[in-house]
Amino acid sequence: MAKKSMRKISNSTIHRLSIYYRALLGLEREGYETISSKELARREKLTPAQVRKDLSFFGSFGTRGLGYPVKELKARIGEILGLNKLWNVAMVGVGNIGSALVSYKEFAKQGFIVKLLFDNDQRKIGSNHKGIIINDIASIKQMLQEQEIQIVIVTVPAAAAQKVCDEVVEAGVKAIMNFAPVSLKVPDDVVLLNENMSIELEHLSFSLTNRNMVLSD
Amino acid sequence: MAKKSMRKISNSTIHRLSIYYRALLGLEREGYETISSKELARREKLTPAQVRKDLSFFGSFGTRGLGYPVKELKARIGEILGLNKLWNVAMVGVGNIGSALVSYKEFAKQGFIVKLLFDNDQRKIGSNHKGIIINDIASIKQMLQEQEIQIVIVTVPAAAAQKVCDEVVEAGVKAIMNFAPVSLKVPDDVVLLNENMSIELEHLSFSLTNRNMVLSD
DNA sequence: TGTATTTTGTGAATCACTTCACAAAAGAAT
DNA sequence: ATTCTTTTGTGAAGTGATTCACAAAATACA
Repeated sequence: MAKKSMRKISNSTIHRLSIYYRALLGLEREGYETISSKELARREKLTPAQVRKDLSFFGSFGTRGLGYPVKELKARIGEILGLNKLWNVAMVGVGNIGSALVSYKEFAKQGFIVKLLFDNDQRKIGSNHKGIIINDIASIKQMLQEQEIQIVIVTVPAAAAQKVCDEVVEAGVKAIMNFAPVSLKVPDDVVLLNENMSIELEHLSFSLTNRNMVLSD
Repeated sequence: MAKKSMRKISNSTIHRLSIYYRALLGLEREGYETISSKELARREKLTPAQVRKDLSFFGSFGTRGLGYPVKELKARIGEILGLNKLWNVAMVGVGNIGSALVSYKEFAKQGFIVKLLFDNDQRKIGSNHKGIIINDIASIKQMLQEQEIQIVIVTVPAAAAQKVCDEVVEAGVKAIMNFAPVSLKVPDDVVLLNENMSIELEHLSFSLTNRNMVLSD
């Protein structure tokens, strides 16, 4: 799978690949056969050079004078992002957010299949939530392994998050998405992604509070 | 409010301010009076130099040889982030995610008050959702203005998002948090924050798919 | 009081990311 | 066929963010 000389790919580039992927889905629907870096950049408010640099990391699929073939490019980016695979996902904590994510249609569309739910609330355990039984968190390690879960989404309260995280890591899971507002410690070989909505809102709050400053020197 | 020579503050710095703020809340609870950049960095997996650089943008509140006073620093960062104010928030789209966010306790704690809900589903309009009446999206412009809403959270389907966004902008709102998986166009003076969970999950998917490559040259 | 230790605050150096700019390749037009 | 136009792919330049490294300031302790 390795490509050419292989420099480090930045997180921003990976993030933009997802953006390109979505744009290409739209372009395909609109009937485009090819798309230039210029037009793709315009639509996503980026620069053409950046689009080309990003794509060039993974080889050269463009045609000079014409642009990129929409279908092929979409397929290739999907492959790079691992969207051609199915991923087994478990969710720990079936509260407001966890519950909402279970029914989030976009996830299933991209190949993220929620296979297991866990909670520690005796009233929830055993009950059926949108077709999935809620399991006792006590059995998490065994079940994650049995069902070959690759990604775990943590939506438990902050105080419980590190303990859950440790158990998940112990079960051998290598990718965790954390919604708890606390910074978790994981070994180097585990990918941890923090999704903290308060932090994002605080960014808005900062921007509104400091609309004047922000620049100059 | 302007501070000293005032260089540009990067988004990463603002993001880390939120992280420091949370860490300081914890430190205060644990009874710390002061904290060094070294220890703060260790806890949040950053470097001491970065902590000091970030904080130095806003003045110097540390004491050499001792560190930063926890209480004061927390208060100061809160002020910088605008957390001492209350923000009026409206939410458009009361589906799975919108509904979950309404009851997300963290928001209220940080001073984000959900004042209005909107939807276009006749079955939902007029009903009471967790103590808040759901309004017809048709009346959005007027109501946003009447209630002096400063922040709008958009959780409608992708296809409807740009239209909603335009109306919100027209109502004079300057901060939008978008959960729809589509890139919205807003004027320069409006802060737009995209919170796209599929993109985040795709990042995990990428990492799992490409654990080997990632570096060297 | 003096010396050793800690830790800040910050220019300078380094590293990372983005944009520029242009040769090369392909298509379109005449 | 030849010329003109478009657009890629990519080194080089430029910009921005992080880390280094050290003087200065404060404490701790003898």
